[in-house]
Amino acid sequence: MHQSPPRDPGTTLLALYQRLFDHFGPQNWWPADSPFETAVGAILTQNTAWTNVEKAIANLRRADALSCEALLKTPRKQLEEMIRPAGFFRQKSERLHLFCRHLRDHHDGNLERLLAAPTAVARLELLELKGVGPETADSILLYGGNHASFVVDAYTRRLLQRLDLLPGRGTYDEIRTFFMRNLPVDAALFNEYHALIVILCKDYCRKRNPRCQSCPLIGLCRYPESAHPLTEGKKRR
DNA sequence: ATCCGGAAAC
DNA sequence: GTTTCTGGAT
Repeated sequence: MHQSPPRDPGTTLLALYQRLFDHFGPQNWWPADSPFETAVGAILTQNTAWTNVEKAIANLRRADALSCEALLKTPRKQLEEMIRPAGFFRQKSERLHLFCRHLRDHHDGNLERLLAAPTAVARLELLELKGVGPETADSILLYGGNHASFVVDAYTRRLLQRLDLLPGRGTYDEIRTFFMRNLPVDAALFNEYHALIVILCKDYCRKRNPRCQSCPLIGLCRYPESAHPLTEGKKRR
C-alpha cells in the first residue's frame, strides 16, 4: 500500500469541477433579472436559505420596489415587512438602503457603473459598504458583473476541509486565492464552480448527515475517514 | 464570542 | 424541540 500520487492543486481543482459538472450539469446562476436584483439577493441571502429570499424578492417585485430609486423611496418600516421572510430584516433593510444610497450618490443609481471598474477597484468599493463582506462583494462582482472573482462561502470551506485541501488557516482570502491561483481566471468557470459547490453541499456534503455513499465525489474524497475527530462533526461524548 | 431572525429540514 | 440556512458587524 502506498500513498496516492501527489497532484498539484490545479489538477485537483479541475478534476473536482469536472466531477461536479458531469453530475449536476449547468446551474445557470444567478437567478435574477438584473445586476441590481442580484445584489439585493446577495444581501438578503446572508446566512439565510434561498427559499426565504425568494419570498422577500417576490414581495419587492410585487411592490415594484426592485430598483435603486424605488427601494430608496420605500420607508424603512415598510421595507422591513417586505423582506421579513428572509430574516435579519432590520439589519438587512438598513443594508439595502445604505447600498442604494451609495449607488445613488456615487454612480447615478446605476450598479453597472460601479461594476464597470476593474475587479479589484470595484471589490474594494463594495467592501467599504456596511453590510457587504467578502462573500457578498464577490457574489455581486461575479454574478452581477461577470467579474472573475471567486466566491467563497461556508460550503466551500466545509468541502475543502473534508477533502483535506483547506489552504493555510482557511481564511476567506486564503481560500479565494487558492482557487484563483490554481484555476484559469474565467468568470464563467467561477460562476459554475461556486454554484456546483452549493448544490453539492446542500444535497450531499451536508453539515450534519452527509450522504457520502451516494456522493458524486465518491472515490475522490476520503471523508469521513480523513476527518479530524475533535474538530469536526457532532460533539462526541 | 455573540447577536441578528424567519422558515424549513431534521 | 433543535439545527441550519449561498454572513457580517460589534
